[in-house]
Amino acid sequence: MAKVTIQDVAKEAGVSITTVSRVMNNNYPVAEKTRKKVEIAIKKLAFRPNLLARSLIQNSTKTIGILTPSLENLFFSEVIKGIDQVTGPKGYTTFLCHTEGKEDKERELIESLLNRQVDGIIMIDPRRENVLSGYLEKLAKEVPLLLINGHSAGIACDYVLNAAEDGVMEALRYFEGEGLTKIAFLRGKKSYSYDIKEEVYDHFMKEHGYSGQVVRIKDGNDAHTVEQAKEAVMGLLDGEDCPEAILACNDWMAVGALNAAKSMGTQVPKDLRIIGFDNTIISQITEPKLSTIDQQMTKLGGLAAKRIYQMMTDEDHNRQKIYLETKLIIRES
Amino acid sequence: MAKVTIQDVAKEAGVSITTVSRVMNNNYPVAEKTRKKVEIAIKKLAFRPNLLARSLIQNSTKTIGILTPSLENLFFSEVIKGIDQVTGPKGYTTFLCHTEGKEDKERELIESLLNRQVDGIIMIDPRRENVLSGYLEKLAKEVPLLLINGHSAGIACDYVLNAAEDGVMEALRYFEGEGLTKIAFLRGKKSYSYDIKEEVYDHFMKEHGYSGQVVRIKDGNDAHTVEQAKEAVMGLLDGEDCPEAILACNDWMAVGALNAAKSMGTQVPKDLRIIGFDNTIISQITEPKLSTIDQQMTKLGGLAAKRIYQMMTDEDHNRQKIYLETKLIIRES
DNA sequence: ATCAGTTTAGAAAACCTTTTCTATAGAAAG
DNA sequence: CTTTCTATAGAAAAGGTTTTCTAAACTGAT
Repeated sequence: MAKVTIQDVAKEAGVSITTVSRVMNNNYPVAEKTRKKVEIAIKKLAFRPNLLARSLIQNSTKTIGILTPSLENLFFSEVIKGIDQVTGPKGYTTFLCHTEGKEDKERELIESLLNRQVDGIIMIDPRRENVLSGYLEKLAKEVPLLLINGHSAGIACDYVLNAAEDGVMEALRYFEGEGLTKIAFLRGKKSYSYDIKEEVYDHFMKEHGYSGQVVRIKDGNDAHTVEQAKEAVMGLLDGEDCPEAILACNDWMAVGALNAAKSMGTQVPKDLRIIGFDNTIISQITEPKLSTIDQQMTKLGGLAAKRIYQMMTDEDHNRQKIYLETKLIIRES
Repeated sequence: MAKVTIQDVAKEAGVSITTVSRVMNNNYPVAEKTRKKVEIAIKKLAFRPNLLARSLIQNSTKTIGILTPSLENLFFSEVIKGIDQVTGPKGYTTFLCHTEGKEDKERELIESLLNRQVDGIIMIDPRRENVLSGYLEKLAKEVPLLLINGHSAGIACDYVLNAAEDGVMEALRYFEGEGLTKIAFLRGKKSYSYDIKEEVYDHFMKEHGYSGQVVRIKDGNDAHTVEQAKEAVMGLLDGEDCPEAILACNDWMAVGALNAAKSMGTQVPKDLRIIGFDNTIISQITEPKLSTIDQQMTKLGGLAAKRIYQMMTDEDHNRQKIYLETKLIIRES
């Protein structure tokens, strides 16, 4: 049962392949009678146009490559959903690739996507090494490239990013307003956005003369992360410099802190306040419910998709950096 | 800066495109001297072979389409990761599509994937309507099609599935062994696997003469699901037929049950036992940690990938149905 | 020096479309 | 009854590869 091609349809309908193509794409006048014949033939043979051939000639595949470090964090799922909601209706299909946060894998996947002639590439949290080495900057000249949360003022490229800095500031000011100044910062090891957040935190604490402490948790799969965060925070709560408040770089870590407090009998929010980051579903199902900083991830993905669509369809484009506001959500922690 | 093609490389190296192709694919003897020339030209021009053209002629795109209802449930992320770990090294790239659990969207996406000439399609939790209507059965004749957890003894097709039935049995027997017979079953509305699980539950309860009750939660995004499960379970705990144990169809629902117990002051596990399903990360970070039924999701994905690879590469194949064991994990609930 | 056999290279067809350019038929206008 | 225009249809080129088939050049044996 060989595949049915436009040839077969043409023969069946007794017309040329040109005419069949025109009926399908509706981009050239075709007599009503002819059109009917062709449509009947298409239906009869269940013809399915080969998009490869079309892409080859039109020099556009209507595909977008998405690179994400992982799928485990719901942050990424939300972003991807946001992208999809915009690109799907426009007829784009997406290649989703996980880099596992590895520099070489990231490059390898990008090369593969280029060979596949994607019309654009969206990267979520790109690896620092590939940014610094100039690899991405060169890439941006070859193909529409959009970085989501690629916090790197340096390179010429398009961005959509959370104003995570503002989010951190808002959280810290909130704590301050509540009279809390012994604030610890809980972060993962390797990530641009964590670096940025820490910088802002440091700056704020120094400026106000508060003594802070930064705890670094080794990145891993999320259950481990939570476990480690819990242990680290238990250490903190047990120590002499016991903080009154904790700002975590994501919701998983915040859950770890929450669990630590429970284990130690520390009351949240009475004796310890906790604010997470991302407003993932997780933060809505803990008891007490986690306060967190909403990053509007779905919207972020949507913005990214709209921007890359512009880049793929408009000829000239100036580089843009689009910031999305964060929002402090105070729940019960 | 037009794209560099095999033509350009051939000219640069002073050979024919045939020779360039042979050097790239290493599938025909080429004199060492010639090879060097070509390799230098390739590097100099940064030639990137157009996979569309290759796919067109070889009638294989080395792509796989994955359909999933959503990304929100970590169950799906894990499965996808499992698939990826197997297909990636074999040179396959995946189109990931979310159906949002909608019948028509599912069909639409499948058509699009077929137009894109995917070599195979993996569906996670396919829509019941598309199974019943015979759509999928017809599809399976056109393209290698593998269903993950498409519990539908009926249609001729390849499957990889959790022996969810056994999981339910194991959990129920466990409860029974603990002397608990007032067991409620907490489930979402629309899903094959939930149906299967409920059937097994019903059968068990009837057979032993225990009085059970099934609670149906409207499927939604997961935070809502948790909230609704919580409310439903609060109603249950408050009622006269208050259960001693709850089996939930997934971990989210189990969290809802856990939260309900906390709200009502019911002690877990002392006064109420809860077992979830899936062993997602969620179940490892609650307090108390959730007992659950592990479905080995990553492994499931890996099995699926291996099987579809067979289907895509071997000529003849008999339909297979591969079951993967579940495992009851007793933690603290 | 001739012949057969072995390496190596290239020309051209093929894959399935879209698109440009040309051609035909019929209608309208003179 | 020509001529011009319009509406419609088809032939052929193009897109970038792979692959088959043919050809050339060299090797070694007679």
